[in-house]
Amino acid sequence: MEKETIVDNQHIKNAKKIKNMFGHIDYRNPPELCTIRDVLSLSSDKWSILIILYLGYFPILRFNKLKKYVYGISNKVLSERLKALESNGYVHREMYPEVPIRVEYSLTSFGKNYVEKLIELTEWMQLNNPTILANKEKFHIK
Amino acid sequence: MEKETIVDNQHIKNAKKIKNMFGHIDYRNPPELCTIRDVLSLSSDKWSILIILYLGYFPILRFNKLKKYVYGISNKVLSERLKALESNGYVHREMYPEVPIRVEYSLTSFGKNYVEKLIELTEWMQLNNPTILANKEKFHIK
DNA sequence: AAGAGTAAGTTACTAAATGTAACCATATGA
DNA sequence: TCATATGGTTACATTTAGTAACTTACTCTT
Repeated sequence: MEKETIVDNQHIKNAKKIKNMFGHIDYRNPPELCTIRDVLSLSSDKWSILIILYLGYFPILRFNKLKKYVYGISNKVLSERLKALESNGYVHREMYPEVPIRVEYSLTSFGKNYVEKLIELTEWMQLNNPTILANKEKFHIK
Repeated sequence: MEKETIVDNQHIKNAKKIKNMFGHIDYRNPPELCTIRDVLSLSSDKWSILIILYLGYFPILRFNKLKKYVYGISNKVLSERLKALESNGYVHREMYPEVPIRVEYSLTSFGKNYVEKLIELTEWMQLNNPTILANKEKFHIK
């Protein structure tokens, strides 16, 4: 039964962390008090994480080049996402009033910090991609 | 200049990891080849991560109880998200044909594995929440 | 036996997010 | 004069997500 004890201990440790993150595990409390929901909302769109990762790779990118890398995004949405990322402190926007105008986007130190964490998560995803694909197969064939 | 070298080295390390994740940093290649986009699509919605975290806290939850914890989600969306999470191998669904029917949701071992990584990221978010809030303030006041 | 309750969803409808494509200012080079 | 370039914006169409009422199949109460 040693193994189960280890598994249980792991779960208890995780549960503690999760509880701490939510502030409470109690659905009678209002979710406005839950910071995690607020923070997660940044990454809960189709493009923001891709933008941050590309800026993590290229320290400075201009609008149109970023658009090419984040393949498939439209001007409108890229513009919106960059504004949101800027106003949340992940991205820095530097404008040079040349002709044609030049605008450079880069990560703030906070954004770089975030990239570190993001890389850990996405590396795990990549490592487990075969498992994920296998899981999908199972369900589509059955 | 020692510090800058350290920063540079850090960036080179990260850039290497990001390149590896994308498979390539080249916008002329089709994004279908990019596994990260595919995998990210799971977490790029408003609810999936919350569902996984609550299942990380409570090892087994039934539909309506999960709905109460993931405060604000509708039946339809919870149902959809659970199907998606199940078909991607994160969540296990066990149905007991009693009356009324009982359905229990829990994380698979793969899902538990994912929770570990998720906790690291969300802990970082919580730790940095003051910074995030300060960033937002700056922009809304200016 | 009629009516209320229960769990786990569906369904039809509405609202919000996203995508498309044309447009703008300002200037340069052919 | 016309095409090109940058960094967007705007009006409109489409897709995705959210809401609230409904369903099934059975039990328990009156």
